Amino acid sequence: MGKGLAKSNGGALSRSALRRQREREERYQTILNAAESLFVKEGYHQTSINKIADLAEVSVGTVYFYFKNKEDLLIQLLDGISYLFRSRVGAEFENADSTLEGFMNAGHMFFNEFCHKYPEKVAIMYRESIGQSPLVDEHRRKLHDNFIKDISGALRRMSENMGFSFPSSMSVEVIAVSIMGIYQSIASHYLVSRGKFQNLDQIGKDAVAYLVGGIKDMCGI
Amino acid sequence: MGKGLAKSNGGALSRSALRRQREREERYQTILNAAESLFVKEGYHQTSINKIADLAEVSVGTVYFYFKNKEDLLIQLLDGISYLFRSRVGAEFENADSTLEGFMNAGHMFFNEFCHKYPEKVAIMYRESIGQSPLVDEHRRKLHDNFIKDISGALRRMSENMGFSFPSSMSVEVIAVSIMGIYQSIASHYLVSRGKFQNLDQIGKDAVAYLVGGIKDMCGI
Amino acid sequence: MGKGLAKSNGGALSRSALRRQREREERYQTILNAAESLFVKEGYHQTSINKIADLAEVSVGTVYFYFKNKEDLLIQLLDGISYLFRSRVGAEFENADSTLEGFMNAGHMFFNEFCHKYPEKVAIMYRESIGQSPLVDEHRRKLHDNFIKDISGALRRMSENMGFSFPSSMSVEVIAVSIMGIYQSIASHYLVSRGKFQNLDQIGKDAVAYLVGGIKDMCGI
Amino acid sequence: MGKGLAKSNGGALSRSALRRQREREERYQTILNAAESLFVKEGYHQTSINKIADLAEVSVGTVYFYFKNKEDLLIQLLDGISYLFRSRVGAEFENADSTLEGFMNAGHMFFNEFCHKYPEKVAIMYRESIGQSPLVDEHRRKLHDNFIKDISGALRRMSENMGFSFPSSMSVEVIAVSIMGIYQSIASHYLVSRGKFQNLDQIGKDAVAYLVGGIKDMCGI
DNA sequence: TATGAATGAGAGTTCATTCAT
DNA sequence: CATGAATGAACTCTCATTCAT
Repeated sequence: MGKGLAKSNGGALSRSALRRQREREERYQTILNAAESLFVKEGYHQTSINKIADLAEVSVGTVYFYFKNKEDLLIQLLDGISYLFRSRVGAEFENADSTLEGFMNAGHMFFNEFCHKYPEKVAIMYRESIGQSPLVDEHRRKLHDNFIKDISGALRRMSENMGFSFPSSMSVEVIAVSIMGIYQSIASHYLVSRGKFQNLDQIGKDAVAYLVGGIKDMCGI
Repeated sequence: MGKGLAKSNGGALSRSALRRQREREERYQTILNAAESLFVKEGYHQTSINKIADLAEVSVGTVYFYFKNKEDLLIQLLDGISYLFRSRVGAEFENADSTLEGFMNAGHMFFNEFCHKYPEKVAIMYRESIGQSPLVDEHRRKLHDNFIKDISGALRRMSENMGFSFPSSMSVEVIAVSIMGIYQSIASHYLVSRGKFQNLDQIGKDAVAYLVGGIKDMCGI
Repeated sequence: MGKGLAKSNGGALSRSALRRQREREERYQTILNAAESLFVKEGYHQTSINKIADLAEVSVGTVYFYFKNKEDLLIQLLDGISYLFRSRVGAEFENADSTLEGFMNAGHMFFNEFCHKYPEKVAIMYRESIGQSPLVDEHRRKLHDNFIKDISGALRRMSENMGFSFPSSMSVEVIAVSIMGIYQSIASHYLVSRGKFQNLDQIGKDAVAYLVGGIKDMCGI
Repeated sequence: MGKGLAKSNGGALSRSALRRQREREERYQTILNAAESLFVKEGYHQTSINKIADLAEVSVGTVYFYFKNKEDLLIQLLDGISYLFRSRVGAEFENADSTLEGFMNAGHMFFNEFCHKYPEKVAIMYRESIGQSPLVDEHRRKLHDNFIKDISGALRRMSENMGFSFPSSMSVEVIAVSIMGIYQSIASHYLVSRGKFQNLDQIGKDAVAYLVGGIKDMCGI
């Protein structure tokens, strides 16, 4: 997205200006990628700006040209992940309306696609971005809350269409938070801290079965 | 516990020796308590040994007499929490054998007792101890794995006594990990990052209903 | 003045060349003005070239095209102020020859005109240019020394015309330095550090009365 | 004074505790002296904490153990100078009451004693502490204002005892500010920027004659 | 045992300056 | 001429850890 470099660009750009802009966005991504892999490999606090600059093959000053500070690096990373996560996983809840299928598709999407494709982003989401600073917390919470809204929406639509109601006014949110917790716990337990990729398909299936089971039981299907 | 100061103490102790030992253990706890509240309030990395010493009203040197280093403080804290958590919450799974009641009691114990009584320990468990260092991770995993064993045991005993079997060989563990995730997510969402104590009872009830529902559905009750 | 861009320009210039030269001088002044206001508002060291370029709406490179370096900006500023100060205030000593009137006119000129019109230049002269670098010091000294010569000249002419002599060979210079000090102290105290414009007229009058009084007493008028 | 290290010390101290305290105060002074001479020789901004630590033969950390930050170093210096200046020079105004003698003694004290003995402190007062930061400015202003009060007091007492009044309500303060300016200008011109010690006695005499002359003229003596 | 002054490596960050386009 | 991305040295400041007393 190149958030930090957004330039209102109403008119056309010359060829060289276009090239420079493309290079700028590449640099931005290169640095962000370097930060991502180092944060995951060594931990946020153990990663110095110097190391990031080295890996990205730029100078320290260049890192600070593209990012406000170290915290900003983590936040941009998190925001990018947030966008990706919701457009891949969260979107599944909307596609398959008013049935349990959405929950199964989303789970499949997360465990069998997202975790395989972006294990580092999962690690950022569920480990490196926790408890680092108030501002990071805020952005993390935003990601969290949005995803919870995705799930809650699906649950509400289901209950309306299928004509059943949840035990308490908070049930919907609580279930959504619980499902998010299942995602996190499974991913952290098997992927992040053990790097166990092999059975993730079966594990994902079991987890989805369990989390869907809870819904089924609650709505009396 | 005075773990770090374990002294083989076969014989009897004189009165003054007893007093000194008592004082040592008090000091140990005072320091640990200071560390706990600062870690929670300011974050592990933002808390310096000097601040801990100040709050505990001892010198920096004294902190290093009782604890190997800063990491050790977090580990001792985590181990203490681990012990407390398992003897309060994990134990519930064993008390009410072979029925779903254990899961409900444990949930109640966690949300309505533990979270209320030890919100700081919950914050250490679910926020401050994440992604700080390999050694801390190891101890955290131990706590995690033990609790998962507690849940898994209960699940297995249930399946044996009630004569049903889980879909896959991993199901039991996956469900256990999922339940742990629900605990963490609910506690983090409502308690740690929002400090919302008021509805925690209802929230806990809903969460337990959901997690138990998943089990019921799976074993066909 | 375009000092830094002095071009031997014996012949006539084409119309477009004239326009370009005019634009160059405008740019030069725009940058200098931006530097002046930022130096005064934020302090010399706290002002970066980037900020100056931003305010002047040019690029960093352009600043370096017109000025050798950051120090040069301050020096050009100081030299401009020096010229202005001497042609407005210093000149008054020459206009009203051989009487005390020159001292009064000059004081009036400084406190009631110069300080009101150019408070930022006063701040540069009496605050920002102090103790920044040897080269800046040198230019500052030049301004100082020239103004002292203006005053000394007036004093000497007075003593000759009115037939009295000063106690010691250094008296003239000492008085000149003292008068300069009075200007600086009054301007700094009321204008630079307090922004008190309101009573500056009365204050100026009192200050002039005092500094003229000293001369009167010394030459026995 | 050891301001930064003030410890309430009601009871008696053991011999070793006394020695440690003495050592602490010595260290504090050593660092402050190193800072003073470097600030004067190289300028505040050109002096790095590393250089100060080197000259004081301590580590960087030790500098930060005794002083909050670099700014604090300058402020402590300034406050010490303030105390010294007022107790040596400012006090003279009180000793010789209600005559012009106080002004002469104070001038003599400043030019012939203070400047000779503490040329570095003069440089800090009149050069290095100008325009460095709002906080430093504030402390500088305090020194300034207090000294102006010393002079104003003497002027007021004189006018009361000798039965004359000043032209305007601001005259007293304006004269005081002017005298401060004469001190500063003379000291800066001859001492700080030229290091000219030789004729300082005569220069001081002339300056005092001039500043006293202004008072005499104003009060009609 | 307890103290707290001392250490110094290492962190994040800034910014004057350059130079290819 | 103008641009602005890139540089990297240098800076201030922190803090876990040690050790003489």
